[in-house]
Amino acid sequence: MKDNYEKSRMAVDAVIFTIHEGKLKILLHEREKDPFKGKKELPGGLLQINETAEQTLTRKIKEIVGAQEIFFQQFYTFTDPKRDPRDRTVSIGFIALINSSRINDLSKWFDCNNIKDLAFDHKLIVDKAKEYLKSEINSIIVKQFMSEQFPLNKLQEAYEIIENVEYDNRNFRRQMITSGIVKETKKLEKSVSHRPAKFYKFKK
Amino acid sequence: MKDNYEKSRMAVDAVIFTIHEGKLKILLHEREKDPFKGKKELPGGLLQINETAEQTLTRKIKEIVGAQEIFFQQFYTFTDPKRDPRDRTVSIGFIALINSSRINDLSKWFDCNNIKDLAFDHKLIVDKAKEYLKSEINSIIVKQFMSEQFPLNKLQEAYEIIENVEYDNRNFRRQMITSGIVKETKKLEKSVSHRPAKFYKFKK
DNA sequence: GCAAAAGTGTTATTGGTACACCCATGC
DNA sequence: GCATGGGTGTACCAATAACACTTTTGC
Repeated sequence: MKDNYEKSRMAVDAVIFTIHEGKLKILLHEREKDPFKGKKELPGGLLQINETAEQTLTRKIKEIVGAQEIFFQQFYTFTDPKRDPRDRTVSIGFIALINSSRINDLSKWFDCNNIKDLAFDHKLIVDKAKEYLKSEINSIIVKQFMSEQFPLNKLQEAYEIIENVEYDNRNFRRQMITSGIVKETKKLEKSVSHRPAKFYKFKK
Repeated sequence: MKDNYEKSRMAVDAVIFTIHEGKLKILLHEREKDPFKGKKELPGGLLQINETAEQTLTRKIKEIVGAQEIFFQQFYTFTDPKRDPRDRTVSIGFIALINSSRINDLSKWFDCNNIKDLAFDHKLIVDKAKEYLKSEINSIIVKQFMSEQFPLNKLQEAYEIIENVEYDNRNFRRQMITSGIVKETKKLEKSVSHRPAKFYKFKK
């Protein structure tokens, strides 16, 4: 019996997270063509000949945020045959993480807890990505959102935003320091109208 | 500029684990055709028209182990354009878990720590699957390898085999019971030439 | 001196780890 | 009675959780 299969277009879709203004935000573009013209969609694109999914994503990220290296990771592959109304397209979902200071135009970044009405199945992809990010959180992930040096309270804020919980400030600081994730530097915050924070950095 | 993409064949490959004779084993088939004729390979197959990857895998598992429902989960999608020498084939890697009592012929199941020289990139897929299984271990996963009712020492053995560690028997038992994962039954092992074990089962 | 955010210690509880012997059964 | 694997308790240490006030700065 002959297999009844067809070839498929292969795409990557990236849920690119950043932390800005106390919110976890993601990059969305507005579609200029049908289907779903005018609706927002995730950045992504088709795999070219001789590219792995990771290479496609690296190429796309260069187009979007410049030649910077950014952290990314597969989290799920979406295979519903009807997910693209034009032609069957399998999409490999990635999360990517970027520090907001490396973003020029923040106007296309949206609070990921207030997303609706996206093109294709992109709302589903965003929901799975949020869930994945939260479940996988660790210091390597949070590090992507932090500057080289940062006050401990900013680090706490990052954890709280991603996990949507609140931590006790004293316990949080003690844990970060005694577990050896961070170490303090000699630098202090400047020109703030309150007690200046000490800067910390991640240990290697 | 026109995109330089091509469509791709889409496949699933399943690393189906079971525990048997104190070892974590996986199912491998011998290839009857080139490429890689005579080498062992993972069970899997191409996505048919109108099938999701999960539906393809459900269909394949029926062919392999009968009409039983078994637990499975995506863990990584392999996109190297050269991974199949015939034609580009993207493969969605799944782990699947089955109790060895549901397997008729155990002769095609091999110790997953003693695997070499598989077809395609299947060794890589197996290695990633093992790593994933170990990192994701929890009671739902271990449950798939256990009978409805089981002695606690068998449960401990399952954890030890998957994680490749040893646990203290007293601490392990206390933890399983006090954390509410299992509850004891009234049943005892029969016809063993040592003290009979009490059977436990998973709480819901 | 007031507003704003940074920074700091102690206590109680919980969870984890280490450790060695007796028990029930079949033969 | 011996071989086999099943089953049990305690003490210590580490990690976590709860909790409120003082410090430093700019204006």
